Amino acid sequence: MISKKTKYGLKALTYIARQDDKMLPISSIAKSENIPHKFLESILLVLRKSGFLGSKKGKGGGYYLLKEASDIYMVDIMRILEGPIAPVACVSLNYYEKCDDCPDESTCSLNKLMVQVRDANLNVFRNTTLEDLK
Amino acid sequence: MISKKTKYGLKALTYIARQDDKMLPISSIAKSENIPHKFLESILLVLRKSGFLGSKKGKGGGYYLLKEASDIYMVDIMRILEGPIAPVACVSLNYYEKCDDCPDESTCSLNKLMVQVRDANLNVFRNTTLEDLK
DNA sequence: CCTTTATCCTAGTAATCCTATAGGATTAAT
DNA sequence: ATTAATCCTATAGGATTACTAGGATAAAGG
Repeated sequence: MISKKTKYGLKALTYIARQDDKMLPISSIAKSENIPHKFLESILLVLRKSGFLGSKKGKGGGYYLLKEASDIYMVDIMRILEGPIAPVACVSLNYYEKCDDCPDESTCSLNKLMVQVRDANLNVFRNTTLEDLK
Repeated sequence: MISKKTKYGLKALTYIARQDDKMLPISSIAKSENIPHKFLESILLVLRKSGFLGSKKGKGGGYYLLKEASDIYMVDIMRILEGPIAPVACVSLNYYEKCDDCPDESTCSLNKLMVQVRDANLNVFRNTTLEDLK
């Protein structure tokens, strides 16, 4: 199950993508998408710092997409908002970590299944862009 | 990412499936798979109550599979140990819940993607049995 | 210049979930 | 009896999640 942070982030990005190139303040996104204002603020901050959004301060300011929606891949958004795509860290491509209970990955009974799950999810997220959510 | 409970549960089931029809006490599973004894105990209790395992008390007792490994599907185990397969409750087949922020599922921008993710995972879990992990 | 309307940023907090353990009751074999 | 198991409820403590507070900073417009 994904976190609300991820869900809100995706909804916000989609909302921004739908209003073509208009600058959108947090308040209007929050209102339209039923997201708590301050929580959304913290999420958009993350998305800006990771290069998905640009922003402008002050009156008339807000957030906007830095790239075409069709160039923004779900896999990249998910990794920023949710973290690893993989179901266990020991098969993660971007967030690899060794299991402390498992002496040998190559003989681990779960390894193959976990890789399959990872790849099934990767397949979806790599083949979907923000454009597809519009 | 799956919980340790799920991971330990899967490892334990696989371990049990590998020793053909022998009765296995918690202690030997815990030792072989590096799982904390008491934690494993609580997990096996769940797996017994949900019909995957049988048990026998007292000296010489332990746990054993109630069905052939090839008749135990990942999808069923995952639902018991981890909960919903779906990434959001509003597209869950077995744990459905309405989103409080979303006024209408049929027009929700995330719905299609979430269904795709759910189905990708279901596809893996429905086509894998405990036998495949042996 | 001042007011208004924004984002920026660091902290902090309350609630929930996860991981794991305690400890006694029950059951069965020897 | 003794020993070795599961059974079962409760709960501690830590991590994570879902927010919120509050002020700093910036820009537009009268």
